[in-house]
Formats: sequence, structure tokens, C-alpha cells
Amino acid sequence: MPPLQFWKPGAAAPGSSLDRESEAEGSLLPVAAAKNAHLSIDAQRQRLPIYKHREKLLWCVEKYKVVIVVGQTGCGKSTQIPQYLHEAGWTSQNHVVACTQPRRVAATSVATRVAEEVGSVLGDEVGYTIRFEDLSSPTRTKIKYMTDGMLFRETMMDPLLSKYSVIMIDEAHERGAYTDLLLGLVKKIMRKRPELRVIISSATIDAEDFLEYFNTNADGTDRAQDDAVIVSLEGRMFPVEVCYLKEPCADYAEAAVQTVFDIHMKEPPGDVLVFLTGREEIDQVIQQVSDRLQSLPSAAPKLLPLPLYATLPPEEQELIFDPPPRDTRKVIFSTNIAEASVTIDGIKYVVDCGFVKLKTFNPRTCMDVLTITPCSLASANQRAGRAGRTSAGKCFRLYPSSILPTHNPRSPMPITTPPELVRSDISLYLLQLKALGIDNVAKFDFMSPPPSEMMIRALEFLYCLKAIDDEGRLTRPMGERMAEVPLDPMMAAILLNSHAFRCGEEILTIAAMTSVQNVFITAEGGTKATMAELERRKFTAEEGDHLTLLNAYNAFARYGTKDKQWCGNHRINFKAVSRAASIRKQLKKYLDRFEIPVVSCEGDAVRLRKCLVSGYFKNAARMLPDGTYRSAREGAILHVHPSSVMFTRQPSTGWVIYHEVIETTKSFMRDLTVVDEDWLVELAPHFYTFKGGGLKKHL
DNA sequence: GAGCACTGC
Repeated sequence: MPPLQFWKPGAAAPGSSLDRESEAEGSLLPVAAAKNAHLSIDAQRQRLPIYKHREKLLWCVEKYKVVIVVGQTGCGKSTQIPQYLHEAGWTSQNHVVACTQPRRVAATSVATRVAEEVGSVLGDEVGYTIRFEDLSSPTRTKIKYMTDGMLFRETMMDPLLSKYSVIMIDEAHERGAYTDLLLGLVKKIMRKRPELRVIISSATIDAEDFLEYFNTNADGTDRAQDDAVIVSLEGRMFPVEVCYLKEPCADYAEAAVQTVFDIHMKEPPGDVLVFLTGREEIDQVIQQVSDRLQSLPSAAPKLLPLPLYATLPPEEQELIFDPPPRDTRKVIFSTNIAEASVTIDGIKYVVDCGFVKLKTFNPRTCMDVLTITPCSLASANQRAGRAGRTSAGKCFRLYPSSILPTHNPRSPMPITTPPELVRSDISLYLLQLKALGIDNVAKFDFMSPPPSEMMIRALEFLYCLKAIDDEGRLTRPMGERMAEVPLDPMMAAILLNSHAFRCGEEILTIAAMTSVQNVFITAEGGTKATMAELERRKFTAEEGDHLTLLNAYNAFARYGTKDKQWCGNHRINFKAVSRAASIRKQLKKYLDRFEIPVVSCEGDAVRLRKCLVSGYFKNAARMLPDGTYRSAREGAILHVHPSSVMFTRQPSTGWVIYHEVIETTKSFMRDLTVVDEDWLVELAPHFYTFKGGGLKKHL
């Protein structure tokens, strides 16, 4: 295959804002950590590029209610801005500065760093709050890092978030569901608390969107009336040269392999990060790379290909951080996990296929669709930036520059990724908003309002679960409690119904186990996969996946809580099930507080399965003679997901309920339990009746 | 007979 032709933009590259940003920072050289080692913490802090903007930032926070801060990763905004505010007195009179993060690791690691810089014991002056871990003091903590979901939850206790003087929403451009909910809430709170200050940290690309959303000076003729402002910070990134393919390629996986070998043969030493879309694709590409390595002369420079994706066992994930053997180039083939969640130092080259796997809820079919779609320009810029963390780098985009949305108004590439709230089932979020007293959710000031069809679907769901009444008001105590427990509405209903079926012990376990992913370890392909499957059979329940999860948890509780070896032998993911144990404990506390007695069903699986039907009833399907299923709700053809124990079985009653459907190549049901047709009518008469000998869904 | 990107309470 001839080498692929890349186009190298000149100094004045058209298009991508990334190119412009890199140019602007071309003269800015970061200070090596080693060189700084002798400096005091204060001196180190003053050397950060952001320090030059300290006074301006503080002035803006005084003058404007909302400050939108734009700066690349590594410029120190998450660690420094809360400290500047603390030093400037924003934490006096028992006030707290909050800084939210979209991920748990970010909240804990940034808090740890800042505690060191401030000279505080973690949990004292500087603390963090994430689920299951509260290292903060209600009286002494002045700077509090937390996940956005946690701050959202705090609004249930304190609707005005009155203890906070400044709330900084970090990584807002990622537009996670709780980030968007917080944006709306904070905007609402500001009307009642004019003294509250909000800082939004975002990427350059959407800063204007945030400004427009927050600025109440709508006509904009007199800028002096603005109450929101954008502040640009210099980053500490190195320049990244971006190259494009001259022509579109037919197969990006093939192009990725070719590009990796071109880099390997022609470019100076440095590790490579390749962005692809999924596990299967990554395993295949690595196989191709390994095959081609065989044909290379033995004297050729060495190359070490490594996979990276979320379901990779932890010990294999660790390998990407190890330095490669001498004279070997490390090449990491990764999913989107390396875009923001996992940071690898020493990457000099990025290869970007330009695609991402994205989950989108279809309200018409009530299914999640998982599709490979062009990534946004914002994503592409973030990916490219991964090449410039420790030295100047180079990014190879496996598409022509002509498809960029900045060049082509009809580009398939969006400028930003659609926010999570507009492509999810929002019933949980609407329920939580109602719990905050926002009854008319359609009037809530979403930065990007979810499509009305999604709203209607979600409200219908909540009504048939009895969480809201026919006027859309939260029911008491059912709806109120459902909003409070950290579960999706269906499972919340099941848990709260469990006392009626006398099976709380078991439902607690099932709710916890369905809340974590990848309970069972499945190795890729061949005999290993069969082995994992065989091990799982030990826990297999004929009644389906929920009872299988229950069996696995009970075995773990008896033998595996402290025994990683036992878990490995039984192909159980130790971390996942340990987390399920924490979740179970937390859920139990909620039931205790609601004074819902928790008893065991003593092996009576019928009670247990009926209880599951009391929440899952709308997700019912009947098996057809050809082995596929037809959904009771929409009459859609469904398939059993290969990870289900029902993949190799047939339901004795002909009926199943399921947790969710994901559409990939087909529509797959996940987490199934065998049920009786009669139970559907018995437990959800408002949803189903018998007509002419068959089950009919009410319209 | 065939497979899930990633977060969060």
C-alpha cells in the first residue's frame, strides 16, 4: 500500500481553532517540573501561566455574576481559581467555594493537589465529596471539590445552595446531564441570590453559547450592562501540528494501521495514541498491526501496540502507563476513554479516525441506539491536544480538511457533541427536577431543551410508575422517595415496592448489581470466552439474569469479599461487585429512613419476579416461534443480547421483562427475567388488559 | 446464534 498523503497546513492554517490556539501559545514555554523542584509552592504557583490573570479574574468575579473561563487543560484553572477566590475573601463568613467536576477521579485528584498547595489536610480546609466518600468538613472546609451529580443532589437539601459564595462548574463543555441541570438551577438561583457568583470553565468553541445563555443583557447594545463575561487564559500546552488526508478514506481502520507504520518509519521517536470507536475494532486493528510487524526486517525499529478501553481488565489497562522497552515505540489504540477520562503522558503523535460511538435515545421506539458517528470538531480538537502535553506534537486526522464544519456548512461533522440531556431518556432527571419543586419542567430554562417528544415520553413513564399524578405533580410518598433514591425510576419503584412482595433483601442486591457494569469478566474470542461462560453457569438461574446476578452476589458475599483470587477464578469483576456492595449498603439506608421493612423472600422466586414486574412492566416481550421476541409496548422485534443467560435458553412461560434495549446491529434486550403473562395484567392493570385471549396494551 | 463509547447519584 502506498503511504497515505497528508496535507500539512502552513503557519496560517485554515479552519480549526486548534491551529490558531497553538500559534498563540507558540512562544509560551512551560516550565519543566524538575527545574521547579527547588522552588517553594508559592513560587511554583506564581510561575503558572494563569497567575498573570489572577487580578483580572478576581476583578471579573466582583463585577460580573457569571465568568466564563476559557483555557486549555493544564493551564491550572481547576486548581488555582478556587484558591484565588479563597485568598481574596470569598470564603469568609462561613462561605464555601465549590468546584464541580464531571468525574470522580478528577474531583479527588484535584482536591488532593490543592490541599497540598494550601497546606491543608485533605478534608479540612480543602475537601471533596463524591458518592460514598465525603472528605469535607461542614464547618472547616472552604474549598470543596465535588462531582456535579453531588452538587445537584445537595440542591434537594438546600435549594438555594446558600453556603456557597462561588460555584465553579468545570469542564462544562462536556455537557453531561448533571452539568446541564446545574447550569439551569444555578441560573434560577442567581435570580434569588444576586450575590452568588458562577464560574463556567469551557472550551473555546462553546464559550459564546454559555455567554448567550447567562447574559441577561439580551440586546447587547450597551456592553456595560452585561452581567456575564468571557476570560481567556493562556494554556501550558505545546503546539500541535495538525495534518489531514488529501482524500477521504474508505476504511479508517486500514488508514489507521497505515498511518501508524508511516509514523513509525518516518517520524522521530515518541509514543502514538490512536483514537478508534470500539473494543472489537481495536482488537482487530491490533491484530493487523501485529501481523504486519512480522513481515518487518528484524533490524527495524520496534513497536509495541496496546489496547485501551473501559471493559479491559484493570491489569491490562495499567500496561499503557509503563514505559516501553528500550528503542520501542509505544502505540496505544484507544476508544474515547483517552479523550478526557484517561490521560497518558509522553504522547507525541495522535491519529484520529474522526468517529465516535454515541448512545442516543429514540423516544419513538423507547430504545437506546448505539451508533458510530462523526465526532465533533470540539472532540477532534481535544483529541489533537493529547499530543501536546509534554512536548510539541503532531496529529494525523484520517479525513480531509474540507469536511470540517468551519469549511463546509453541510459538513457531517458537528461543531460540538449534542449534550447528554437531549439524547437520553430524561425521566429520572424530570423526576428529580419535580422533587426540587419545579413542577412545570417544560418551562425549566434548559441551555439546550430536550425535544418535546422526549419530555412527553418521560412524563408518561413517570405517570405509569405512579411517581406523578394526572396533573403532573409528584406523588407522596412514592414519587418523592423515587426521586431521592439513587436509582433509575423503574428500579426505584421496584425497590420501594419490595416490602409488598416481602423480598427487600434480594431486591436490594439486584438493584445494586444492575447499577454496576461488567459484573462478569468476558475475555475476547475463542476458548477463553467459553471458559468465562462456563464459570458463570455456576451462578446461572433458569429464571434469568436478575436472579443470576443475585446468585453471583451471594456467592461473592460468602467467599469473595476479601478474596480477589476467588473472584478471578469465578470470572467475577472484583471492583464492580465491591462497588455493588457499597451501593447495596447505601440503598439499605434509604429503606431504613423510609421505615420500609427489609425481609428475605426465603427462596420464593415468584415473589421476587413479581416485584420486578411491578417496575419493569412496560418492558415486556413475548417469544415468537422463530426464537426472536416481540415487545408488548410497541410490537417491535427484539433479540436477546448474547451476554444474557437467556441467550441460550427459552422462557418456560414465553414471556420476559427486560431492563433496557440497545440497538446496534439489531435491537438487543439486556438483563432479562422470565415472567408470567398473568402477572403483567395483575400488577399493571392500568397498562395492560386481556382482550380476546391475548395481552393488550392500553393506548 | 453473536457482542457496550463514556460518565454520575
